[in-house]
This record gives sequence, C-alpha cells and structure tokens, in this order.
Amino acid sequence: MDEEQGVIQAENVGAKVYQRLRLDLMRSRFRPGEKLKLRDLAAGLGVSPTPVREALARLVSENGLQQLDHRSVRVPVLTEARCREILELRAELEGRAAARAAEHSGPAGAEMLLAIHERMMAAVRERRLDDLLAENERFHMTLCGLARQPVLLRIIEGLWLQCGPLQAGLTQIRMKHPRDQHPHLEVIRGLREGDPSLARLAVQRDVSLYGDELLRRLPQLNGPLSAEAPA
Amino acid sequence: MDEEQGVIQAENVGAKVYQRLRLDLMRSRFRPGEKLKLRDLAAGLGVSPTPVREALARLVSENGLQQLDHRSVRVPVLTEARCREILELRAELEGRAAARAAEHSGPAGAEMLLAIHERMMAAVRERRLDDLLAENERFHMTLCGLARQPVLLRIIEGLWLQCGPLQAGLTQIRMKHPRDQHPHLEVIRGLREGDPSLARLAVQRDVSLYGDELLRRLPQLNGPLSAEAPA
DNA sequence: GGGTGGATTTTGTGATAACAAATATGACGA
DNA sequence: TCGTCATATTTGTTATCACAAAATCCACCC
Repeated sequence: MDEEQGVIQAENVGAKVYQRLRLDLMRSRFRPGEKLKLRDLAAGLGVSPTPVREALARLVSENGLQQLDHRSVRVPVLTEARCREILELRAELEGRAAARAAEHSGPAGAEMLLAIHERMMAAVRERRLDDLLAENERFHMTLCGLARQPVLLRIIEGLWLQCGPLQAGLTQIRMKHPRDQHPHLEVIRGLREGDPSLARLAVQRDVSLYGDELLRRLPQLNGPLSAEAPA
Repeated sequence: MDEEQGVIQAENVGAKVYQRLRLDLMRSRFRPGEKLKLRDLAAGLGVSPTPVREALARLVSENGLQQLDHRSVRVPVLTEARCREILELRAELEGRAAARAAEHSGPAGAEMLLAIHERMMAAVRERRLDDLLAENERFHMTLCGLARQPVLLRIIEGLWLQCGPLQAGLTQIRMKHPRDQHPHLEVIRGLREGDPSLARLAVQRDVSLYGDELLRRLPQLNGPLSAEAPA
C-alpha cells in the first residue's frame, strides 16, 4: 500500500486512507469534478466504509474535497478567483519558506533539491508524466520542509492539496525558458549561496510563471468534468 | 446545541460535533494538555462514538488537536518555537487580510467591527471573560472575512484553532495602552478611511503586542496541565 | 509496607447493520 | 414517442458490536 512514496507511519486504517487520498490529490491523480463514492473507495482499498468516511471528512475540512449537497463529495472544481487566490498565497508562503530555508540550510539541502529536479527533468524527457508531477510536488515540499517551520509547511501542503487537481495541466505546458534557467535551478542557487531573497524571488517566479499558464488553461482543465456533472 | 454562536448549518451529526469542538477550541474553552475521551464526549453530546471520532479526526488533521500515542488525543501543548511561528504567521496573514479588507470594504465593515469591539470592551469591564474571548475571536474573524478571500480566511481560522487553548491567557493581561488607542480602533480607522497599510500595521501590532504577552506566560499556561500528564 | 504480577476495566478501532434519502429504473398512459 | 409516477437500487449516516491494546486495580508476596 505504501509503494514508492516514502514511509507512511500511519497505524490505523483511517489515517492510511487519508494519506493515500491526500497524496493522490496533491499529485493530480484525480480529475476535477470527479465524484467520490464511499463504498467504491472502500471496496477498492479493501476496507469498510467507516475509515474511508473518516478520511473524506478530513479532506473536506482541509478543502481538499468539496461537499456537494450535504451528501456527496467531489474533487474540487475551482473558480478562477479561488485559483488565483491559492496561487497568490502559494507565492507568498512558499517564498517565505524558501527564504527561511536559504538562511539556515547549508548546501546539503541544495544538493537534495538538485537531485529531485534532475529526476524531474528526466521524467519530462521520457514523458513519464505521473513521475513529473510527483517529483515536482516533492521538490516544493522538500524545499518548504528545509525551512523547519512545521506550521508553515502544513499550510503550504494544504494549498497544494487544494489546487492539486489542476496540476495535471503542468504536463501540457511547454515553457520557453532555456533548460539551464529553470526557476528551480535559481532556487537551488539561492540555497547554495545562502541568499534568501534570491530563493524567495525564484520560487515566486516559478509559482507565478506556471500558475499563470494553469490559470489560462483552467476552463479546459475543469471543463470536461464540470460539464459532466450537470448533464 | 447551537446557543449564541450564530446559525450552524451543519446537517449531519459529525459536522455539528466538529463545529462545536472547533469553536470551543478557538475560544479557549479547553485547557492545554486536556485529554479528550471518545465515549465521554459522545455521552456528553448524546450521540454515538462514530461521529465524534470523525470530528476528532478532522481536528487532528488541522492540528487543532494533537495525536498523543496513536491512540488518544489531547488539546495541544505548544512549544515556544511553535507558538512563535503561529504568531508570526498570524501577523503576516491577518495583516494581509486587513489590508485587503481596507481596500474594498466600505465603512459598513468598520461599523460592524466597532460594534463587536465595544461589546468586547463591555465584557472586559464586567469581567465576563468567556465573552471577552468570544468577541475578540469574532472581531478577528469578521475582519478577515471582510477581505473576501475564503482560502486565506480558512488558513487564519486554522491558526487561531492551533493557538486557541492559549488565548485564555488574554484574560490575564492588563495592557498599558489607553482605552482610545486600542489597536482594534486603529484597524477600524484603517477600514473607515480605506487605508490598507494602516489596517495592516494595526493588526500586526495587535497580534504581536498581545502575542508577546502570551509567549511570556506560555509556561504557566501550559504548566498546570503538562505537569499533569506525566504524573 | 511497598513493589510486582495478573485480572478487570477502560478506551480506541473498524466492520456490520439498520435506516433514510436520493437516484435510477421501468412500466404505464397520454 | 415522451412524460410521469411507482418501485427498486444505490448511497450516505449513525448506532451497535466485537475486538485488541492500554491503563487501572487489587491481591499477593517479598
């Protein structure tokens, strides 16, 4: 059940289901608008509805899922305003985390991030799109973890969770910057040189650059499924 | 079950229990370190353990409660570092919300806040300490609501939830600023005059002024109960 | 009298079952 | 052929139950 995603030290079934669904949402393994059915999920995971219900309740209260009509839940369909708000907050808060990371994480952190980034670029070259999304998520979460601010990290994870379903759009983006000027590399340089404001600006550039592209594609990312719902 | 706290439009029992516990935590109705027992809560609310368990799981995933040993949960006992982090983030994010509120909420918002603040001061004079805490919470949440940024509001609520148990310390603080220079009044002036940076600075002053006092008292706020746990 | 070992009780976990509401299905009639 | 109403199925909700692990208690022994 834990595949490649590192150790999950959840003991009870409810927490396991929660972490599994949460990570799947952050890595865009569900499509916006998709309705989640209790018994289907439970059967798929080989557990009873009770712990699944617990997991869904947790995700709803983090806005990782939307409560539809007091009965069913679905993967969020974001309005443009909400999506913009999330991206603004991500830029602000991930920037803050990156600056803090640059202050007191040595070059060790930079090397860790570089390894992740290179795995991500390999995934791009080889068209392994799921891995691309997973490595990108890992890059950002690792960076924010280096800030050693657990409350901030948790908030940022929550923001990723909320815009997770749209991250799939990243796989459609052909960015025009040359390979050796990817914002991630500037972030890494900021950490390596202990330059907080460089790190902050680079992260903000990454988020807003790709965020703007996602915003442009938002209708088509939501589209196929938001049309499916009312039909 | 809904007392004075405004309309709660939760339909299912689990959500009702969740909202009840959440608001009680934000308003410091529980003491740090207190262990929450499933069957006791259920009996007290006249429901079965199942929905209570759902509510507790939601609160744990928002860090409004701490998972003790993979079995029991307790009201958080905050370290100084964590408390400081929460207060820093509150200053930043509530400041951001206040600035946004000043930009596009007219004097109507200012009057609403003034009414809440005056109820709060009345509660101070008459030593109604629970009401003091409730009105203070209402002031901050109403202010942040005026920013019309639901994602940001939710994050700030989460931060209040996490430091809620410590807010009880506010009742012990005799602040030295004259009555007509309370930071809340400056916030209101910022809104009334449409001055975002005044509103931001005033909120930040409020949070850090009272936050510093709470930090000084943190050991004694945690103390009685964190001593209770190991004994 | 104090400490240790076992039994009892407490407490959380998760599956099942009973219920209710909503949705889907299908037949009948216009 | 299409709409409508009744029925059947699906689906979420919550209480109950069975179980396991932890904590408590009590007796017994040193």
